Amino acid sequence: MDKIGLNKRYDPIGVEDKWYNYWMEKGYFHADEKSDNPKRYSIVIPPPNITGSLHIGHALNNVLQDILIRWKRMDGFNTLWIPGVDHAGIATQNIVEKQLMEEGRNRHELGRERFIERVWKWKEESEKTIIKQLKRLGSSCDWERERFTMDKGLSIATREVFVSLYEDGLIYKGDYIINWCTRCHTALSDLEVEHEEQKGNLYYIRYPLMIEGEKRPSTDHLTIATTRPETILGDTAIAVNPRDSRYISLIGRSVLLPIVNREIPIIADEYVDESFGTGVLKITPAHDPYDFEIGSRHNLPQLKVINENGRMNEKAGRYKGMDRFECRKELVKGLKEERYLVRIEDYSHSIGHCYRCKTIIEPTLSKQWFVKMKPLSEPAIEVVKNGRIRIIPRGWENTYFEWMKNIKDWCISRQIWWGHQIPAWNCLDCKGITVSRKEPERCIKCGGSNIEQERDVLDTWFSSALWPFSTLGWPEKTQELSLFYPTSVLVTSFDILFFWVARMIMIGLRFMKDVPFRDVYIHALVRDAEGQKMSKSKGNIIDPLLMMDRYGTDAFRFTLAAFAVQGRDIRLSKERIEGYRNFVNKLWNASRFTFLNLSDYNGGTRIEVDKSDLKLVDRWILSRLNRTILEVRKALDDYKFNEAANSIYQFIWHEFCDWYIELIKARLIDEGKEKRISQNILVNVLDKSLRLLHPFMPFITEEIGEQLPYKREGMMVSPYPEFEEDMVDDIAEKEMNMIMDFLREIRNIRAEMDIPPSERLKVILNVDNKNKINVLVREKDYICRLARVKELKIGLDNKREESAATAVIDGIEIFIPLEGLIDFKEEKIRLEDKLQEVRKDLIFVSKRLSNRDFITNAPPEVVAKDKEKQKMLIGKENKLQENLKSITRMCE
RNA sequence: AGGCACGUAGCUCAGGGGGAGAGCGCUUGUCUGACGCACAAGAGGUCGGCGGUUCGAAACCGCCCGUGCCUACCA
Repeated sequence: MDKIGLNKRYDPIGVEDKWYNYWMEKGYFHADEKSDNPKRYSIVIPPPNITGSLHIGHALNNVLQDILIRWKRMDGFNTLWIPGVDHAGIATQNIVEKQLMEEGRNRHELGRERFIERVWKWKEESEKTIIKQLKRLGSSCDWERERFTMDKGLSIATREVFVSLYEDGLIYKGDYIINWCTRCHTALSDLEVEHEEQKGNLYYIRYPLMIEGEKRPSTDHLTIATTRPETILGDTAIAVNPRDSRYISLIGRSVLLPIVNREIPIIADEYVDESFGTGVLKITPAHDPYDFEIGSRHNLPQLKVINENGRMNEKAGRYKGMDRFECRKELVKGLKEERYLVRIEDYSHSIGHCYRCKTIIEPTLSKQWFVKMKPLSEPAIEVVKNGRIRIIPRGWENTYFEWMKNIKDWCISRQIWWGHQIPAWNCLDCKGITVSRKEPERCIKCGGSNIEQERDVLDTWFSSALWPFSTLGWPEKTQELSLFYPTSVLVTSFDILFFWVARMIMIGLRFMKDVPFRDVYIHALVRDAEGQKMSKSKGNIIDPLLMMDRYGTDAFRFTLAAFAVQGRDIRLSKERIEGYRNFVNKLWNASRFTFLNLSDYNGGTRIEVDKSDLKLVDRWILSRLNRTILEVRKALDDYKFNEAANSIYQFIWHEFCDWYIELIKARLIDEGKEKRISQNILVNVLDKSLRLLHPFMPFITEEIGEQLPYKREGMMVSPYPEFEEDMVDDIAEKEMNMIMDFLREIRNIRAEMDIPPSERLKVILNVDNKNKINVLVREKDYICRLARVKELKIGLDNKREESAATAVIDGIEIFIPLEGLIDFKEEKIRLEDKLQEVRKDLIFVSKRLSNRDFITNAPPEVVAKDKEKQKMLIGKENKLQENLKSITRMCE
C-alpha cells in the first residue's frame, strides 16, 4: 500500500519500459511449438515496409492485433504472433537513391553489388526503428521468430514458388504492353498504377487519305481525336468500327501520317466507339494497352518511339531526345503550322501515375515476366464464397469478388536492383531460358555454359504473397507450420486487399492446399481531424510516438480501439485521446482507493463470502461486471473493438467508480465482517476489470495488478475473466436502478433549488408498496450518505409537508421539507414542467395503446411494456397534480 | 461511367423496426476522507430531403441532394 498511494496522477513514464522488459525476460511472447495445447491462435503481422518509421495506421493495425493476441493468450491459447518487415523493393530503392543523390552520387556509379550492400545497411537501420516502435506500442510479438522478406529462408521459399509456378506453366515471359515508370525505371503491375482525373486537351488532327493505288495523298482526310499527339510518331494504323456507315467504304485504304509522312492502313475493329470523338481511332500498339491488343489482332507493326527515360528515341526522327511532354508541344506546333490541326478541346480524363513516385506512367511494349492468374483466382474466389475464409466486415467480399473475376495476368518483373533476383538464366548462345532452384551450370536447352542470370527482380508483393507460410519455415516441414497454419486472422486495411490479401489466398491455396487465414479483419483508414488521408507531403501526420509520449501508450491504444468501428474511417482527434488519458487516471485512482482501504485485508483471492452476506450493491456490481464480461467477449469475438472498449469504459467509470466505490465508502470505515466483505468484492471487481482491460491497456493493468493481494506472474498471463451466469442478478439491478433514480431526483431538486450540497436534508418518502419500503429501509444508510440526508422517513401513508419540494418516481413520492428555503413560485414552475413532461409521455403511450392495430400486431411484450408504462405515468401524473395543487395554494 | 460507403447534439462519432446515445465542448453548482485529468445537476437533435413498406421508421426499400472512396478501355 505504501508503494501506491503516492501519486494522485498516473505517470506512464518508466512503467511501460519496465513491464515490457519484464514480459520479454519471462519469454511470455514466445509460442511453444512443442506444446500439445489443442487451442492455438496465430497471426502474421502485415510486415511494415523498411522505409523509415511507423505511422498511425501501423499503430492501429498493430494495436488491434495485440488486443486479439493478448486476449487469446489470456484465454489459454497457444498464441503466436510473427513479426517482421518487408523489403519494399521500389520504395526502399528510391529512398537509398535519394540518399545517394544528396551525396552527389548515383547507384550506377556505385554498381549493383555495392548499392545493394548500402540498402542492407539502410534496412538494418529502418528495421531497428520499426521494431522499437512496435515494442513501444506494447506489441506482444514473438521476437525470436522475427522474419524479413529477403532473409535466407524466405528467399528460398520465394525461389521455390517461382520455379514451381514456372514448371506448372503458370509463369511465363513475353513481350507485352506494361506500365512503365520513367522515373523508377521499372515495369509496374496494374495495381501499382494510380489513376487520377486530370485536365488535358483533346486534339483533333487531320490524317490525309491516300489515293487508291497511288503513293500520294488526296485532298480528302479523316479527322482523329487524341489526347497524346506525340504518339502519332508511333502510329501504325487507324481504326474505325466495321459497322460505322460513315467509314465503311474506307476500310482497307490508307492514310498518310502527318509530320511523319508514313503511309498506314485503315482497319476495322469492334473496339472503336462510333460515338466518341470522330469515330476514328489512331493505333499506337507500342504505347497504349488497348492499341496493343488491337494491334495484336491485326498483326500491326509495333513501333516504340519513347525510351525508358520518357524521351523520344531515334524512331521519332527530328523529335529524338525530346521529353515526351515537350515533344507533344512541339508536335502540336508543327501540326498547326502544317494545317493538320483542326481544333483543341479541353478534356479531362484519368491518367495513370506511379504509386511510388507519382510520375505519369508510360505504357510501353516490353519483355517481362507474368503470372497467369485465372487458374489461381478461381479457387481463391471459392474459399470466400463457401465461408472457409471470412472477410470482416462482409461488405468487402463484393469488392474482392469483383476484382478476382476481372483479374488480369500479373507482371512480376521489376527493373530494379533491390529484391529477389529472378531465378532464370538466359543462354547467350541459344537464347534459351533455364529456370532453376539452384544456380545452374549449363543451359537446359543447348547445354552450353554461356549463361547469365536475369538482372530483373521480382515484384515485392510476390514474396509477400507467401508470408503466412514462408514465415513458418516453408518449404521445410516445420512443427510451426503444422501447428499454426492456417493462421487465425489477418488484420489489415482495405488498401492492400488486392495487392496482398488476394494474392496470399491464391498462393496459399496453391502451395499449402489450404487457406492462409480463416478471418480477414479489415480495419479503417486513419485520417486527420479534417478527414484527409495522412501523408508526409500534406504535413498532417500525427506521430504515434508523440501521442504516446504525451498521453501514455495505454490511453493511445485505448483510443485507437474505441475508434475502430467496422466500415468507417477514423478521424483521430487529440481531445479524444485526452479523454481516455483521463480514463486511465480514473482507473489509477480507483485502484489507489482500493489499496488505501486494504491495509488490513487478509481475504482470499476469490469471492469466498457467503452469498447471503452480500449487500444489494455487491450483488449489483457483480451482476453488472458479469454482463460487461459477456459484452466484451462477444464484441471481441465479432471484432467490434469499439464496443468492447466502450463496455469496459462505461463499467469502470460509471458503475464501478461512480456508484460502487461511493456506496461502499461508509462500510469500509467500519471494522469487522462488513468491511471484509466490501474489501473482498472491491478487490475482486477491480482485479477482473483489470484483466478485462489488459489487452487494451497492458501497461497500467500490470502496474496496478502487481499490487493486488494475489501471487501472480503478471496480468498478461492471468486468465481472461469468464462470464458467470449465476452472478447475473436482475432483482439487484432493478432495485439499484430504483435507488439510483431516487438519488438523482434528490440531487436534481437540490441543484434546481440551489440547495448547497453541504446542507443536510430531511426527506420524507411516501411509497406505494411494502416491497419497495423494504428495499429502501434496507439501503437507508447508503441513500442517506449519497443524498446527504440527515433524516429519512419512509412509510406507506406519509403526507406532504406544506413547505416541501416534491418529486415522483415510479411508486415513490419524495418530499423534502424546506422551511424557509423554498420559493413556492419557483417550485410551482418546476412541478409544472415536470407535469408537462409526464403528460407528453402519457399522451404518446395512450395514443399507441388505443390503436387497435397496435394491440393486435405488435409483439405482446411490447404491448405489456407500454401498459405498465402507462400505469406508471398515470400514477406519476396524479401525484404531481396533487402536489402542484397544494403548492399553488401556498403561492396565494 | 459504374460500384461501395457515409450524412444522427456545437465538434468527433456509436446505435439501428418498439419513445434519441457516448466522449469532448458548453451552462450551473461543488472544494465530498481515490481522482479537479475530479464530482454533481443541466442545456442541446424534424437522426440530409422527398416518397413507400409497416400497427409503428432515425433504422428497411426507392428517388433526390451532399461528401468520400474504389473500380473502369471510350481514344
